Amino acid sequence: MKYDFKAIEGKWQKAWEEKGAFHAKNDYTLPKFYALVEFPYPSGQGLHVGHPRSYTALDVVSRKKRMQGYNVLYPMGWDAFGLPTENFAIKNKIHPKIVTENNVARFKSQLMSLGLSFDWSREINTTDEGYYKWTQWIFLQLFKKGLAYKSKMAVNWCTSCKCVLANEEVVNGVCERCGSEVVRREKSQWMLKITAYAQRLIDDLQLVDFIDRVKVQQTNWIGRSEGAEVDFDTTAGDILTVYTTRPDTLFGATYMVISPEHPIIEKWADKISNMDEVKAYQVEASKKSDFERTELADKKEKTGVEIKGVRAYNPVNGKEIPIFISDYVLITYGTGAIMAVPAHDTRDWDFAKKFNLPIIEVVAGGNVQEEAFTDVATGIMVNSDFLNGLEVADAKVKITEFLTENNKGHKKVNFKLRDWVFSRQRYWGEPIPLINCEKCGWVAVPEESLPLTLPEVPSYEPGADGESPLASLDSWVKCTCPQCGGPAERETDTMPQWAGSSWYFLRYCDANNPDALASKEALDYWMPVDWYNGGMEHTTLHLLYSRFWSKFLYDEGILSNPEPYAKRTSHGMILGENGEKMSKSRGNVVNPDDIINEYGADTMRLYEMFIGDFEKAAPWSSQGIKGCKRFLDRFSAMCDLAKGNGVTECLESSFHKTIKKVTEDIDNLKANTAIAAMMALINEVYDAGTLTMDELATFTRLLCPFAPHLAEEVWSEVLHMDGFCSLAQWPEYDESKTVDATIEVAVQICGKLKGTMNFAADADKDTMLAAVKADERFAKLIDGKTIVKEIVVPGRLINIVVK
RNA sequence: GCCGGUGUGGUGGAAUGGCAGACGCGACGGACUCAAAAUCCGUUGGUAGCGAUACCGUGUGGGUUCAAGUCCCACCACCGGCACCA
Repeated sequence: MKYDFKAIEGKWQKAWEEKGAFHAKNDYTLPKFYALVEFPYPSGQGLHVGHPRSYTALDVVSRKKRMQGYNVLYPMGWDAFGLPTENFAIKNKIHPKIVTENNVARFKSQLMSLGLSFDWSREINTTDEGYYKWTQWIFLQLFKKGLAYKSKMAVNWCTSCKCVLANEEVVNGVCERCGSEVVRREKSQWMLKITAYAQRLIDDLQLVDFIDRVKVQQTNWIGRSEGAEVDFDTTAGDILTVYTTRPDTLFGATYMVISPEHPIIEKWADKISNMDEVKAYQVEASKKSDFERTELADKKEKTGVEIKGVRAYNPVNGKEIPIFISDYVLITYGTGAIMAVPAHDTRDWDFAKKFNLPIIEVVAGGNVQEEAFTDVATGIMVNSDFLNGLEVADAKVKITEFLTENNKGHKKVNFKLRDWVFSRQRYWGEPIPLINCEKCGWVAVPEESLPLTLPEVPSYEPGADGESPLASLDSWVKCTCPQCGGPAERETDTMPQWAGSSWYFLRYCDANNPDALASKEALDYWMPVDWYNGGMEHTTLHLLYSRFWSKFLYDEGILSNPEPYAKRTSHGMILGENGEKMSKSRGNVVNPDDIINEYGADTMRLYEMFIGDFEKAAPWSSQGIKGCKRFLDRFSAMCDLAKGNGVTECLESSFHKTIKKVTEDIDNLKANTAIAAMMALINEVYDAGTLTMDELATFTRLLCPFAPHLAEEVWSEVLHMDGFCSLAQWPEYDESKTVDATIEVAVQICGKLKGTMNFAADADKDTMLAAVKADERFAKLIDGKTIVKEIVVPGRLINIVVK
């Protein structure tokens, strides 16, 4: 058969679409399989060759599952709110909606041309009113449960763009867009209380099959630590509470440090004798950019000012100790105050050296005048009164009991995870559906009036003071309070891009439902997602946010499972031909359209699956792809060899082995070795010079998930089968026929390979050993020596150890 | 600094503790061709040898084992994440 991929691919893509071949069925009695890939942000650049790696991998899995009889949901959509679209709109004076429509159209036609088996009847777009209605609805449920709150907090402020930046928009302390300095600025922001779910987000990782590095990264990001809060009395009369993971070292606390932003400073203002100095330090700290702070941290150069006029008492021995302010203590973690134990903490040690503060050893084992001794595993307590002689772990327990009994502290768990800053002063996002009333405070927009649609504005640019473009629109801002009917003002901020993607996998279950985010039946049937593949870059943001929202919806009774994804895998990047990351500036970008045009979608798919270990980065090779094209050429040429029915004797076992290998490898995300097995099989067929139509039909079905267009063409035109190959039954193998009748066994003498011998598969140990000893190649190596040990590994090797 | 990961021919990469280098690319030789491309057949880890064969070989150094790319210990290099989180 001639392989005219251009004719074939268009033909079958059209046929699949017309027949709705890949639409998931709404029959909830069937066994289901929900495969999910991260929906793309439809950028102006079009599809990158990296996108199809993930999409094809789960397309292969989905196609195989479909052939195995599962009701498969493999959906696609558009995560279309976001900055680049808005920036393009500002620059070119086009409505972001139009920009989005154009980009989506381009992306969709590119995805279509890859022959991916998406269910396009469930296509979603986060910028559709019918979609973001439910994004807003979920936000309102969070608000009603007290999980959304407005708070003044320090944000990233770009001095040039005059606007607030998200953390991910700050790269190395400068603005990602313009490269200008970013400073901290207090601003009132909507926050989501993800910290309320911190413990469950860690614990429930046990329930899911995520690759290890994802679990580890999430756990580290959430950053649980166990310790104690300790109350220090002060000469000012107030109690100063600290958090520490090392309560055992309390006797070594020789001073305290509080963050420059700590509110108690204001309270003590009239008692502090060097208030000018303290104030000056506070101002300086607030001016420091992230970049400067990190740089100083690297050099471990500590700064600070002693608070004169107020001192603290160590609760275990009543000793009076000084209090400092320093920016190495963060207001956002713990209590914003620490007890400093220079002998056993490197940061405190650096600070103590610089300010000449006493260093008292309380855990033996190091030389604390030379460096901090931080090893908790081996130390024994000293200079610690009733803790002396205890091991660190025991001392922790004992001191915590002591503090609790004496009402001076208690056990405490802390997390590094912060609440989620949820507002953006931007146009192209979901409006936050809240109204501020002087009398009633923040009031939710009534649910029945959702979606709260984005209004038309004269300009998409943020205001001079970093206000959302919506703030300049009086008709938007001025409204009436839904509660009391009095005059009120609308929230003008919009949601971050992460909002729409935090629940999109739920919408696919019932994508066109106007009455709910999805019906309960659909959610109960399809959820959780059986297999979710995506990038490592989303581990601590999207993946964590969407787990949080799912847990909330579970608590609300909307979902029946606390975890949204049963399994999570991650793909490696496709690099440029030179081994570097693909980018315009490096000039190493490969355009998928060009590849499809030159080699066809099937070759493109096959190559992306064959390129290497799926989880690792791999460089593109314009030579390598030719090998995959050659394989498909050889496959279509092989069709001409097929005649008759039944089984070709010399190929039978190879076919069974290949079916087994391909079936197992697809489930284990090892498409590369599955393809290698098929290449090996085709080589064998060519050696044999013949195969039957039945065997060709088997091979065609094996190839179908990888190169579906060619498989359909052979199925229909060579094999004359009815229906789609893509929906045909997946081939099965007979385990007994995957075993060869005779097996080549390695023969070692003293662990060194000396040759091989063939044996019947069921040959017993003694027969094999006798045969080896009778073979003159090995006999001469054994003769005259004592046999120490004989090892026989059935089907693999024989090792005779002699002396 | 802390937490992960990776390291195998010229190259992308295979290898439940059991014949290292499957499969592909490239290279070399041959067939076909007026010629080239394409295709087909063969060879291809290194060193020595005409050869059978021998020795060496999975980042480095040790160890466990009849047997180590794989397990253990120490180190080196690179990649990713976090980073003054008390």
